[in-house]
Amino acid sequence: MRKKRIKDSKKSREDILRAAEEEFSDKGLYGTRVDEIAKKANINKRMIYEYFGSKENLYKAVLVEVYSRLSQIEIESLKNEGSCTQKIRNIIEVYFKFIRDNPSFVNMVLWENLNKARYFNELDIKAIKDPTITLLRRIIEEGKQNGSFRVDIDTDQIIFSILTFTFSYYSNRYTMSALMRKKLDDDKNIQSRIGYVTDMFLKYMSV
Amino acid sequence: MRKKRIKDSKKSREDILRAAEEEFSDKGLYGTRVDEIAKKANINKRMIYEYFGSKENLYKAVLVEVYSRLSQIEIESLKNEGSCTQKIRNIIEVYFKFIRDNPSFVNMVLWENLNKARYFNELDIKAIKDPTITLLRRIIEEGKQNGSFRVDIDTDQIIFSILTFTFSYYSNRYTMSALMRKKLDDDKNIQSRIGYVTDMFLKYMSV
DNA sequence: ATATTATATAACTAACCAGTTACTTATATG
DNA sequence: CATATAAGTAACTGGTTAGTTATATAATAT
Repeated sequence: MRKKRIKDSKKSREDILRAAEEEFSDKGLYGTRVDEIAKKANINKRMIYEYFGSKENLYKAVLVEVYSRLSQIEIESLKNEGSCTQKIRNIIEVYFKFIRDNPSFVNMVLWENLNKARYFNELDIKAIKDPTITLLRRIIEEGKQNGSFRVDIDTDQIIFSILTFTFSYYSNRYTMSALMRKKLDDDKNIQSRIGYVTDMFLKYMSV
Repeated sequence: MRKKRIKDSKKSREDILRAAEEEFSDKGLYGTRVDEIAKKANINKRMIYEYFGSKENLYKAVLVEVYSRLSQIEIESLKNEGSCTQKIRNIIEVYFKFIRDNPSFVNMVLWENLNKARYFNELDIKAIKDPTITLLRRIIEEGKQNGSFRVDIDTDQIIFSILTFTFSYYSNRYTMSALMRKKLDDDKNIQSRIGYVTDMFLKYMSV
């Protein structure tokens, strides 16, 4: 027997959003059942439609939620002091760890890619992410000017590579773990991967 | 009005599999409708159950199909002659182009990762992929011995990186195209990416 | 205290969907 | 030619699901 809820629209909204994040990141827009979200949030299904209007809108709300969470951390870490080399080292580590600790972010990005980034574009998520890319670009350009980095490297390619390397370690961990016969989410493996990736980038970029 | 089929079990089976590949790679196991596959294959739904038993089994058949297709190309390309450096250069290009030309492969891998590689492991797909990884490992080890590559690089990390770089360019192309404000499936961008990736790896690996 | 309204619930509906049944038709072989 | 059987079809079933309706109750303002 489910206990009755005390009336608290803010908490209800949060409960729904949290349950929806778990379900959508796990099963996607199609695979998720609205009834299941209601059950998990311990709330009547009707309330989901009260607060979010439709299953699709709820999905979009989850997408915005997970992306905002990343953006905050990114901006935080990019403000750190130190040499350009140190900043690159730092951002790779911060990314890796954020992604390790936020599997629902990874999954939502995968769902979006399978969906041809439909909601991603509808919501203009790139606006949320833009400050990070701009900052990364600035660090690399600064490194080129002060002689830390080679001037002939392609800034965009490097940014793209950093994002790819960190994200994909997790996004493909299930098939890759099987192929490489290694548990990729093992902490020891993560740490050595971070070291290797950082090393490779800096060797490539440095003068 | 749909035209009647001539009796031809082999063709029917192929029609079903081809339609299923399109649907499953696009919409996943849950999102795909068996009726839709039947319609696309221009065949009665009953026949899908005749030949494949269940929706799930049909999905598995598609997974085996797309992986076998890659394996053939991989093994072919790895047999090529040339220096170790040339072989690495060659495999990166072959991978990139296979993946560009086989979007359903990319999608099936994404679906599997979202599904925690469930069918991938059930079917023991790693057995299909193993020869490739073994061959790649052999090339890198050979390069270390004959003095082309540094002996202190980690072979597994390099293999992992090569697979990641090629695959992820496509798997994340929709969100990344938005973020980088660039059409990643544009041929010019693909070509310059291949050049950059190859360059970076070889610079890192070479003595 | 009472009226108002935001928040909550149970039960319903119309559409959908995987898998099945009961049946028909085309083709190959003796 | 006859007939066995492989290949095909239409229509159904039982269960599920997104979204709705009608109604109840707790909090708040007056």
